[in-house]
Amino acid sequence: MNRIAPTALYQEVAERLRQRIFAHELTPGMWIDEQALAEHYGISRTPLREALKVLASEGLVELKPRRGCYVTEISRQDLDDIFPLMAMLEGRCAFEAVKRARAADLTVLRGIHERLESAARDGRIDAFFEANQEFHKKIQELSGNRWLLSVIQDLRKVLKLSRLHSLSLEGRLQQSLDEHRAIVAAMLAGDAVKAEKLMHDHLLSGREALAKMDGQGSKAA
Amino acid sequence: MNRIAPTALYQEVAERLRQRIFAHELTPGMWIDEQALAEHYGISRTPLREALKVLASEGLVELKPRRGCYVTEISRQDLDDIFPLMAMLEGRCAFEAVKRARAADLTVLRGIHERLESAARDGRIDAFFEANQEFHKKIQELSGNRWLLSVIQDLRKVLKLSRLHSLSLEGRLQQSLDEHRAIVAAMLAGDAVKAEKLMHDHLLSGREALAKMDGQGSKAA
DNA sequence: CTGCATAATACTGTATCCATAATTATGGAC
DNA sequence: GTCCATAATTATGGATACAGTATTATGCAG
Repeated sequence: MNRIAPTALYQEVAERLRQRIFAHELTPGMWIDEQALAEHYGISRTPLREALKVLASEGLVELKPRRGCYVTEISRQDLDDIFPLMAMLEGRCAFEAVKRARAADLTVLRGIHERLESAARDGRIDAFFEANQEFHKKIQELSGNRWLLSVIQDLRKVLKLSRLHSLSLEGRLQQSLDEHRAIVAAMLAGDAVKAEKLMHDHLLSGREALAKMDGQGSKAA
Repeated sequence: MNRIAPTALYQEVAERLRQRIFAHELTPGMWIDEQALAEHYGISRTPLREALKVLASEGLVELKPRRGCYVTEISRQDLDDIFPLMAMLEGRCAFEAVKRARAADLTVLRGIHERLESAARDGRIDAFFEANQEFHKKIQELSGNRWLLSVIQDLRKVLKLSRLHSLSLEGRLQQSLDEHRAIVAAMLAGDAVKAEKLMHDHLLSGREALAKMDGQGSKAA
């Protein structure tokens, strides 16, 4: 385990657990066996427990006193609450991004969008996913508001708890692409208000797609 | 130390540290001496360290690997970033609150506002502070969006790091009261859009008062 | 056979201990 | 007298040990 960065062990563990939670390897509601995990990673329970405290703060797990740690279950109500919130926040990002973006920034953004286009053309889902993430992230960064970014990313982590969330994009790849095109166009045109609204609706559109899948989905989450 | 709730030690410690940070007993930039604190509370370093992990996730302290724990310093830029964000979020709360509030809710809200009025009349700053907090909290709860509430409260914790923040209200007690009156009026009238805007501006107004004080303030925070 | 009481087990929460890295103190050279 | 190198000290990060509480298992009564 070659340590490049002097990052603490509990942080590495937290990151690994996050990935396992996002990958639904640790499913919502599942109990987390501290000593089994510690043994598995070859570490003691101390840094593992510290990592769990962090994940609990992020809302990914729930710590029940004297009862252990459980992966958070997210309800349909939670999704209904979070998506409009995200729509508002990411909309604001788009608005601010337009206001602050310089030519070079827009070029970079267009480049990311191009990768999205090509991934869609070739039907490369994974690449599409990644470019999509990067696109949104870039706009958040362009907003220049560190706290806005932080809030959004915290909420996104919670959304990732939902299995449906990751599946929803597949079903509406083309629609998502169209929406992205419109957003890019508005941003290039320097129309902040329009970019905000388009981004806002883009998020809500994702929420709707998810609601449709919910019919045949197993549970609320 | 009579334990009513079966809350873990690290949580109690975290709460105590929070209060000490908000009271500026632990000032921004200050190094936190783990073993001195542990000794002071009569506990071991283990739960204390877990508490610090939680506070770090909340942004109240910064954990520098191998260098210890420091109380977060908040910059003027941070305030500039957070206030508009809070304005947007609390504005949305007010909007949703109007949409969802029932008669009984509005009565409670009016009761809280009355306490604000009387506290202002008698010049009881502390009571004013408390009623003010409660007023905002109540509206957030009325929004019915658990995540919106959570995000706002997280950000408010960070704002509390700033000494100016708590002082700013004193200087504009009357103005703040007027703004509250207008908000209550809009809510009672069922005008969600107006309530949203008034709440939004109320927050920004707080930010401006703070900016004015910044001139004679010691540092950015 | 079912339901409850009690005992055994297992896990959480806290304390203690140790290793390693960072900081400070000390001494020598220029 | 100042600056750098090295040693001593101190603090952090992690592992291990222990106490107390839930949970499960077992046995007995009905």
